[in-house]
Amino acid sequence: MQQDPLSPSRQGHVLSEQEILRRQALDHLKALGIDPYPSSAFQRSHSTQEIHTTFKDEEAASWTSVSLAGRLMSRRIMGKASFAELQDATGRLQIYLNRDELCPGDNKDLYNEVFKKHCDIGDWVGVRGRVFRTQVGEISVHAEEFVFLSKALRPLPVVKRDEEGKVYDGFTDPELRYRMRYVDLVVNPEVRQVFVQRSRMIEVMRQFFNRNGYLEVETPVLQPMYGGASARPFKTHHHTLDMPLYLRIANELYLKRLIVGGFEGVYEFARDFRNEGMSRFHNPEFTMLELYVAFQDYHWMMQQTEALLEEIALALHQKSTLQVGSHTIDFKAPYRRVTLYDAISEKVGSKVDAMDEEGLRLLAKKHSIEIDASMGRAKLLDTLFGELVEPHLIQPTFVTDYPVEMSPLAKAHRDKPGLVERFELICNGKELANAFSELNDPLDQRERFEAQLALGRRGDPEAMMLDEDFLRALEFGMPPTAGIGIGIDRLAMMMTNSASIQDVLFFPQMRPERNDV
RNA sequence: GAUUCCGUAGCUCAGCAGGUAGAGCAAUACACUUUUAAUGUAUGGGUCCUGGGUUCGAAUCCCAGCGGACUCACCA
Repeated sequence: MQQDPLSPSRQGHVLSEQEILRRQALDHLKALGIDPYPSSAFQRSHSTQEIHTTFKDEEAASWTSVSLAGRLMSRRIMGKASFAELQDATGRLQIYLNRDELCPGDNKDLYNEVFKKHCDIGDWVGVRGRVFRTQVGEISVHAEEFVFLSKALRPLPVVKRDEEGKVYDGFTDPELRYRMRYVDLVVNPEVRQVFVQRSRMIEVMRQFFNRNGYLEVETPVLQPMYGGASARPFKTHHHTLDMPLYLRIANELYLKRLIVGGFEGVYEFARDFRNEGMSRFHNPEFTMLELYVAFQDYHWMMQQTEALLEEIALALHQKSTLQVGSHTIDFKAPYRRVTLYDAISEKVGSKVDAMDEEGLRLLAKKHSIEIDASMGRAKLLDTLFGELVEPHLIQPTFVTDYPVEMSPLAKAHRDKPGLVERFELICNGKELANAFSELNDPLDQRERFEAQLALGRRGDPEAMMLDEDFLRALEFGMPPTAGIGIGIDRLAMMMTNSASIQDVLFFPQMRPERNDV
C-alpha cells in the first residue's frame, strides 16, 4: 500500500491503513493543543466496579461528580450523543457523552473532533461526570469532562458479547494470545481472572506457611552444581570466575542446608529451569514450592498437604469441590493413602510386593506395556504405575513407599526394607507433589550419590551429581525433617481448570518471531 | 523428537474440481441527542506464511522451509 509520508514506518514493518489513520489522529490532537500522552496524574474517584456495586438510583442526587479512567472498548455514536464503554482493572462501565453538555459553549471540538474523530477503541481516557441509569437500565456516567490519557496506535481486536455472554469475533488464535499477552489480557477478561486466581493461590499458601512459623527464604538460582532432582539443566558461564554455572533444577539441597543451620521451617517459591521437552504440562522455566520442616516426617507432611489444598480450594472457590476438565475433584481432607505396591497390585490383581525383575517384566508384557532391557526393578514398577494406575487416580491420592533406587534423597523406610518414606500426591491423573522424610544419614546419602554416579557413568543424562558440600552439611547433623515440592503451575492449572500450562503463565516460552512485529 | 491439522484484511473466518480474492466485526464518510453485538447508506483496506516446482495461468496442486495447535514419549 501507499505509505503516507507523515507516518514513518517502523523498521521492517509496513503500517496498515488503520495504523496510519491513528498516527494522523495523533497529529490532529496535537494540532488542537491536546497532549495525547499527558504526564500529570489523573485523579480517579471510583473504579468501574465500585460504581456498579454501590450506585443506587434513589441516591442519584449524591452521584453528581465521579471520575474514572480506563481503556475505551467500544463506541456507539448517534449524532449529537454517544455511548462508549470504559474498561479498567475492575471491569467495564458505560459512559454517555452529549455534545451540548460536554461542550456548553460555541466550540464543539471536544465532542465533534476529539471524541468522534480522533478517539479510537483502545485509547486510554479519563471522564468526569454524574452517574445515572439509562432508559434501558444501564448504569452509566454522563460525561461532563473528557480527557486523553494515552493514545493507542494499533487497533485492538474488537471482541463483542451479546446479552447471553456469547462471544463474537473473539481473539482466539493461541499463538497471538501468548505472544501478545497484553492484548489477550485486555480483550479476554477470563484470562485476567486465571492470573488473579493464581496469585491468590500463592497468597493463600504463603499465609498458611507463615501462620505455621515457616520462614520464606531465597537460595541461589545460579549453582555450580545442580541437584535435588533428576533433570537436564541449562548451563551458563561466569566470566570473572571463569567457571560453568547451572540454572537450578531444584533448590532442595540448599533448603536442607538451612535446616542444618538451625531454621526449623523454610520454604521458597522457586523458579526452576529444566532443559527438556515442552508440552502443555511443561515449560522450560516453572515454579515449584519447596518446604522443609524439622522434626516432622512424611506422615505429618501428608496431613499438612491435604489441609493446605483444602484451604486453597475453599479460598478460590468457596467450596472444596471443583470441576477440572470432565471430572469433579474434591479437595476436602483427608485423602486416600495407598502404597505404591498396593496401588499396582490392586490394578493387576496379583501382589507385586515380592515380585522380582523377571516377574515384573512378564506383568508388563501381559498389559502390553513397552519396556526395555535396561530397566531395573524400580524402573519397571515406576513404569507399571505410570501406565496402569496414575491416569486413573482422579481424586487426590497419596501414593507412598517407593523403591530406594528411585529416591536418592529420601530416608530409608522405618520398617520396610528396600523402600523409602516417600509419597507423591496424584490428582486428576497427574503428580501434584512429591515429598519424603528427608534422608539425614550422611553415610547413607553418600552411598546414594555414589549409586547415582554409577548411573551417570552408564549414560543416564539425568543422574545426580555428587554434592560434596551438601554431604559436609549433613555430616554436621540435620534433624529429622519432612520435605515437599509442589508444582505451582500444575496446581494453578487444576485450580483454574486450565488445559495447558501456557494458560497459567503470562509469557510461556515460544520460538522467537521471525520478522515484522 | 514423532504423528495429524492449521497459516487468506486489524480480529474471526469463507474461498481449493487451478482462471488471478470475499463476509461479519473493526476502519473511513454521511445521517441519527438514552444506545448496548446500536442502526442505515456509501467507501477504502490483502507480499492469500516464505522459497522453489508443475502449468498458458497457483491462495488453490507438488516439494522444502518457518511458525502455531493437537496427540504421543521424558520430566513438575
